[in-house]
Amino acid sequence: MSIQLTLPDGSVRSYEDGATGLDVATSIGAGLARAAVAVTLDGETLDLNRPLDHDGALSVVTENTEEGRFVLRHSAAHVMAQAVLDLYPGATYAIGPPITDGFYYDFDIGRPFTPEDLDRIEARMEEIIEIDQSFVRESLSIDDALEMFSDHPFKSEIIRGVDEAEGAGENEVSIYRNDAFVDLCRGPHVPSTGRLKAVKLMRSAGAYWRGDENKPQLQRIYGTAWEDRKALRKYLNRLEEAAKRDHRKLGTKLDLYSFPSDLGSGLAVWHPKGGLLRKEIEDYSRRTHLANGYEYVVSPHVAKADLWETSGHLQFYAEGMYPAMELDGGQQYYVKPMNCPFHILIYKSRSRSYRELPLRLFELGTVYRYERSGVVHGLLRARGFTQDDSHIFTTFEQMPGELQSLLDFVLMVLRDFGFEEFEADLSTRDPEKSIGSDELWEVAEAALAKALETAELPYQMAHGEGSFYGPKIDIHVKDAIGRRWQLSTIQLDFAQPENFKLTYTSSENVRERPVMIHRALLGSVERFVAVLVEHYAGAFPAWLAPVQVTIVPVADRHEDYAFEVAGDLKEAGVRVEVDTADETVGEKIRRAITQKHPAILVVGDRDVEDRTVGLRLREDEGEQRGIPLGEAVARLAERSAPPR
RNA sequence: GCCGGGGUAGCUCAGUCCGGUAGAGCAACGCACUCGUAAUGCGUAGGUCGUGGGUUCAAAUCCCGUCCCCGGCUCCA
Repeated sequence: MSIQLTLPDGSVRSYEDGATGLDVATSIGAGLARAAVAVTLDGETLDLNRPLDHDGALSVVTENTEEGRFVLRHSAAHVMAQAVLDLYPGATYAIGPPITDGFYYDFDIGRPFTPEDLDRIEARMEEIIEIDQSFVRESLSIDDALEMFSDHPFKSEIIRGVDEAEGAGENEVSIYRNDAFVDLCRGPHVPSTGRLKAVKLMRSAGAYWRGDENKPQLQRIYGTAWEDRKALRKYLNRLEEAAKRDHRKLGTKLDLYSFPSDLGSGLAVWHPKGGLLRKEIEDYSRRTHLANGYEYVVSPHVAKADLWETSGHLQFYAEGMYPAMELDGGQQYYVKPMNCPFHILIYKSRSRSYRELPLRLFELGTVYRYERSGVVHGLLRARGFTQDDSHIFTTFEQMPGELQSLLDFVLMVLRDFGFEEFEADLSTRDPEKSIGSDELWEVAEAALAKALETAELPYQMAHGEGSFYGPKIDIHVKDAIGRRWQLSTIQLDFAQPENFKLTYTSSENVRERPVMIHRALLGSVERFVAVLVEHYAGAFPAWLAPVQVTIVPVADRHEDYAFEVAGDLKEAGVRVEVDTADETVGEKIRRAITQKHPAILVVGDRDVEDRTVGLRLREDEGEQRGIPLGEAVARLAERSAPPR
């Protein structure tokens, strides 16, 4: 008997029935066999030593692919659990999956792990890897499995819950054994522990069993595993690079903003340079909205409880709101967590005609949300923030076209700020936490999907992640080092027009209900600044840089000319600083570079005499001398102008 | 909110375990130097050790409360 395997290049090879993935890899090449960690047969991933028992499409999974690293990391998680159970008798273990960039395993040892524990565990793991134990797969009946894991309540729960991702099926479960250690697992694994060449434990943290805060809290250890030491080092460097870009650190270093503890958690103050950056972004936002058919409105920060009652926020969003203020003999007021009810009131301020629609009301609206104390994170997750918020009121018929042009607008804006890659999530109804009929939700979800497909924006479904009033699209950007950030959001809403009984008069002189679209393009100005800081590592494009040009006079006697140059630049609309500190030229250059200023002008004797400047641009290595003043001003003004 | 780790000068950090009235570098300020592309030299000043309470002859250090930050969980623009 033989089996026919189709390889990725289309060739068909014949093998003995029962040949393993390793046999196949070896027959193709020794190098491939060394790099192989698993195979996929008709899409199912299998261990290398698993006998192949049917014809199909086979590909070899190598350790330097994401899929291969998942196998390495899964095996590393087993070795970690093995080490923990060796070192801490009585420990029980829960689940330990591979994740992006690493793996974790959750344990209960009755106390938290200390850094010293992690060192010991890592050392023990090295020993297990050193002796190169084989991973052996077995199948067990449910009863045998329950017997085997009788001391491990979390494992028993997985088996009873038929959690297939963890290897528990309805009739049998699969386990992996290396030496005396056994874990419930679907696999696949590397053939033996010696294949783990670059493993490192990162940190420990508390984590709830099954991610449910009402369930016991376990101790999670995060680790990472790579195909070789070099890949591991590269990953650690990437983490270091990300830490250097941290917007909280750079915010201090570049003097943009701070989070005084006297203010309270999640609240920032903007220093002059950060204020300027913000203003540039806000000005851009207002300009482009006005140029794209939006109307600029303003609303207050607090409103009576009635308004939030009508909008449904008090019913569905109360835990995210600051508590009520009571005044005027019992009247309750709430600080706004969202801008929509205000824009609705503007809509309702008079009767509306179909001729006015779509009506696009835009506001840079500052909202306050009570975020749980453990979740605030710099500007990325604050308790007060300003949304570039708009509510579009359209007829049902206009909605698809409006969504389409809206997506184009979003992408234009994000590209203007230097983002190139986008992905979207389409979030659908959570039946537990939502209002409106099934039919409306279905129509709304379909309209959003259609818009995404037409715009050719890749998207994923996020089932049950919609807002309480409608489904939504969230748009993520990729930054300069490959991280994904959520910025824009587009939310459809059939519920609020109903709640507030919004109408317009149709061409047939009939009262119709409009559809509402909530949308924010930058998301919030705060979050957007944070993402920009991390994307550019503080070196903003010239149009956003708080200081666009630094002028360095070589000696005191050049200061008059330096200020004259600065005057010309200011007149041309350039933000400029003259560094008159009593320091050497080298030191002033260093300061300007450390502060990420996009351009430096140096002026000395020859420049004063010839009316020229020395120019050094951030993106260039050396400097250019003797550039005529007029030419330099024109060039710098052009570089410093916003995209539109 | 939960688990763990923290809060010492404007910034980055040492000192805390084993209580005995605070220390460095950078920044700031002063003086000298007047300099052509990533740190000139010397000097000066700066801290109720997050905050409130307790223990003690004595608290940055030990105990309790509280605020704030960090890493996760959960959640989210």
